[in-house]
Amino acid sequence: MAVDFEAMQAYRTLPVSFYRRPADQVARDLLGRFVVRELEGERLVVKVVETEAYLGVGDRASHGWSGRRTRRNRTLFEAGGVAYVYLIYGLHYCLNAVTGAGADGSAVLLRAGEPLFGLDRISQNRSLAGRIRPGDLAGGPGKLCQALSIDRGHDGQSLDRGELRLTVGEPETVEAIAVARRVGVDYAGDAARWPLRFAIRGNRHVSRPRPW
DNA sequence: CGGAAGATCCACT
DNA sequence: GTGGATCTTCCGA
Repeated sequence: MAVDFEAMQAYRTLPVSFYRRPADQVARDLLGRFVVRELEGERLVVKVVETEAYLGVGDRASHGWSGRRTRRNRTLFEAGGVAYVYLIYGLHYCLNAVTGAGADGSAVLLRAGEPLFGLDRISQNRSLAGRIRPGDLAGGPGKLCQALSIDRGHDGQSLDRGELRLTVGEPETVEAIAVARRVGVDYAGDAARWPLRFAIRGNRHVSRPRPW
């Protein structure tokens, strides 16, 4: 089989400089990129179709709000380019890409993905069999982590190498991006209304409520 | 040391 | 649309 140069381009790893910018910019730019997970010799790939920016110290919805550092969120304050993974509701893991130059507590939550490769394994990880509807596999932050077998062990790992990477993929054009307020942060006052949720307009794997 | 909350998901009506 | 699951983490006393 001939070398697939087009695919190789799509699988080029994003450099850490990509993340060392404001979280809202990174959140937009992550749409269409690929999450590549090497799991026991198997390669699982999903396309990022939904993200949310969390601005850190000045953002009441952010785990980094007011600069509070704890054992759980300490990687949030590292320089951009590492994973921040936390457990929510005692049940579900959420994957973030830490952003900024460091110490500002900002990050981008990966809310949903469209599975491209490794469907069998992903379905297995999700404990689903047959009759799968769009969004069932990775259409939500908890589902995405379960689909790719991501847990707290990935917290702090670099995203430009290793078993969990983000690659160039197929970047979205600006006009295809839907913007909305973030999900599940009603407690955050004004910050709850900030337009920091981004999704690929019309993509069937985007979680509810739909931002378009 | 106790209490409460949480960047969610699923089943059920 | 609603409620329950489930448990780590954090904070205040």
